[in-house]
This record gives sequence, structure tokens and C-alpha cells, in this order.
Amino acid sequence: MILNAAAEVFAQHGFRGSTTRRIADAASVNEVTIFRYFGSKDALLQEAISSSAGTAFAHHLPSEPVDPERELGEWCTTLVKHLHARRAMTRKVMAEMEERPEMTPCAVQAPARATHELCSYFRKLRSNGFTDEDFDEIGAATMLRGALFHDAMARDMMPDVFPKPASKAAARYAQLILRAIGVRTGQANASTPVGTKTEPPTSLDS
Amino acid sequence: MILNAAAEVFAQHGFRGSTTRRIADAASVNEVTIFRYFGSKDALLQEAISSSAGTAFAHHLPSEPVDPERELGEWCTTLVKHLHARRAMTRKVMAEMEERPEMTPCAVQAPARATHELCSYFRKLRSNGFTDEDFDEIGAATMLRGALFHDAMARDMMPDVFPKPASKAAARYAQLILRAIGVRTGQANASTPVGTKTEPPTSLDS
DNA sequence: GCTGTAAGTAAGTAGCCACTTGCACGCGTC
DNA sequence: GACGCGTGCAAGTGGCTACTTACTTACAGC
Repeated sequence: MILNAAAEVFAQHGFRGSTTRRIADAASVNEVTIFRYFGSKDALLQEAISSSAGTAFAHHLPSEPVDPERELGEWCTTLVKHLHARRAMTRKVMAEMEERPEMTPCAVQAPARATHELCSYFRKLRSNGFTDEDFDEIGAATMLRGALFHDAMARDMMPDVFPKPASKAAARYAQLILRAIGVRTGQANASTPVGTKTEPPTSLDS
Repeated sequence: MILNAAAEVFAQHGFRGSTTRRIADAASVNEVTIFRYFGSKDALLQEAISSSAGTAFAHHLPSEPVDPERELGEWCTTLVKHLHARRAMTRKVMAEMEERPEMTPCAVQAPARATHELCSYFRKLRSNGFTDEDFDEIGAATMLRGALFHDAMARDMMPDVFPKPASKAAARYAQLILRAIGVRTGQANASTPVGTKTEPPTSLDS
């Protein structure tokens, strides 16, 4: 399908690098077919990107918290996987924002929804007595989302400065944010599990 | 100066959008001069980017913590300003990483140093008795850096989901991470200051 | 005044780009 | 078998791009 091919080529090469020839090759159609269907490269990529961004993140936080550490940990882990799978596309859209601002609105909806969901979960935590602190849920939600976003986007550029293993990092961020808003978590605070010890931070640049 | 002009054009338009003509115009020199000096567009941009990334982040955390909330808050605030000022360049470098991996190494040094500095500050906090928890300092440092990075990169794309005002967000992240690692902070936990109340999160999508 | 050097100017080359045109082929319908 | 329809193919257009060449101008030191 042409749209999928266009989205993949865009994720790899960005707007200017997504030549109609490359997209046609990736979609195994003739270059002319693209213009017959979509009229122009701009229209094709616009549609490809928004249809690709439309693929929503399905996993939801429970409406009534039961085991915050587990629930939030799982949610964060799947969200990071989702973000990581789309990191190439996200990077390109963010880089192209200044030149092509018409791309952004669709790309922004998903993260906005996620932050919103986090906010109301945090509020539920407070109203259900998991914490008695009067914390700022927007700040906490944004901070957690920031950590997840950063991990998904930047880990492959500089793997040395991220907590390992990658599969457990998201749960650790979740634990930290729960502690920050005064929710008691099971273990002390995520000391490194035995056998997968992270190297001492003094050797970061090795 | 040609290098500065090239860095600016690249930050605005990315690699493929940085035509030698554009750079020459921005630098107010003749296009041919560029080739006489640098030989090729690739060489010019490579040099421009690494020289621009070389501008280090000067502000340092104290080697002996005294007032963690203030010290860390100020450090985070200036770091976010620094990241924010360079956000266009950072976005482009990240987007171009897959196609031009030779750009990344220089862009990665600064954030690695910052994380490293955070780590040792956190360790000092523990050894100096500001907290008695056995927290994972790499996780905490990365989380904080992630929040700052995310704020600097994404706030202008989706300002609605970030804590306001922007100038105080960094200090709030700092407060949250301190709470997460068990350091007592002055006020409860950053309830919104009177008069700049953030809107209720239910109206996020308005 | 001569010379070397740094810079500008004008023109051109070869290649890629988005996009267009015209024509051919195959396939299902009536 | 005529028709419409979807698609492929070949070729071409005008514009941009990196980069080159050949020549000119301006200035500084001797």
C-alpha cells in the first residue's frame, strides 16, 4: 500500500529525502501512479503521516487504581515500546516542524491524550488515598512522560547514559514518580536487580 | 563567519535543506568561497555542527551540596534554557542520525557529561546524609534529564500539556526528583503558586 | 609599480527532483 | 468486439543542486 510505503520512507529519510521515486520503489508501483492517486508529493506525505499517527496507543490505565506500581509500570513499559517503535517518524516530524508546521497537529494528539490520562490517574491516586500530598499532577505527569519520551528517542544515540536493562527502565521511572508524589512503593527504590548490575557511573564515557 | 551561518541554516533547514547557496547568502560571502575554504558541503556542515556543539554548558553543580532544592533547581533551569536555545539544531541532528551517523558523537558528549554530573551530585546527596534511601542514581539522573530534554524540545509543539509557567517548570522537576530519592524539600511538593494557576487538566485539549 | 593573495563574478556541467504527457497493455462488462 | 478503467512505461520539462573553471577586482608588502 502506497501510504505505508510513504510513511516508512519518510521515517527513514525525512521530507526532502522522500523522493517520489523512492516511495514508488518502496510501494512497488510506478511513480506516475502516485501522482494519479495523490496529486502531489506534499499531499501524499501529509496523508501518510496523519494516517500513521492515527494508529493510537491502545493500552489504558485502570479507572480505579489498585496496584499503582504494577499498573503504572506496565503502562509505561508498553508506552515506551510504542514510542520506541515510532521514534524515527517522531524525530523527523519534530525536525520538520519549523518548515512544515501543518504536520504537527496530528502528531501531537497522542502524547496529549497520554498526559491527560496520566493526570487523571494521579488525581485518582490522591482521591483514593494512595497519597496525601498536595502534589502538582501536571508537573508529575509531564515529567514521567518526558522521561519515557527521552528514553525512547535518545537511548540508541547514547546507550551508555541510560539505565539498563532497557526493558526495565520504564518501570523504574514509574516507581520514581510514584515516590515523588508520595505513593509508597514495594521495594525501597529500585536498587539494581542482582546479575544485571549497571556499571558505576564514573565509567559513563567509556 | 561562515561556520556560524552554516550552523544556523542547518538548524533551520536540516542537511538537505542547507544548500550552499543559502549558506553563502546567510554568511554574506560568495558561494565559491565556501568551496575554496571547506572543499565540500559535507565537510563544512560537519565542522559547523561540531564547533556549534562544542559550546559547552558552563553551569556546574556544587561539589558539596548545601541547599539541594535551590542548587538543583537553578541548575535545571539554566540547563533547560540552554537546551531550549539549541532545540532546532538538536532536533535536526537527531532526525539526521540514521542517515548521517558521523554527526552524532560530538552532539552526544554534552548530555553525557550532564548526566554524569547529576549522578555524582546524587551520590553526594546520599553520602552527605540528605537522604538515607538506596536509590538508583542513574535512573534518577536520566529521568530528570529526560524531563528537561522533553520540556526544551516539545513545549513549543504542544504547550498545553506542559506545566506553566515555563520558567518554573525545571525547578519543579528538580523538586519532584529530590522527593523521589527521599530528599526533604521545603514546601510540600510544588503546589501551583497563587496567581499563575495552571488550568485544570480536564481542559487540556481546549 | 609589481606581485601575491583573498575574495567576487559569470558561466557552465552533470545529475536529481517533482511533475506531465502520450501511449500501450490487460481485464471485466455489456 | 467495443468500451471504460486501472496501471505501467518511456520520454521529456523546467528548475534546483553541488561543484568547477576561468577570469576579474581589491588590497597589502616590498
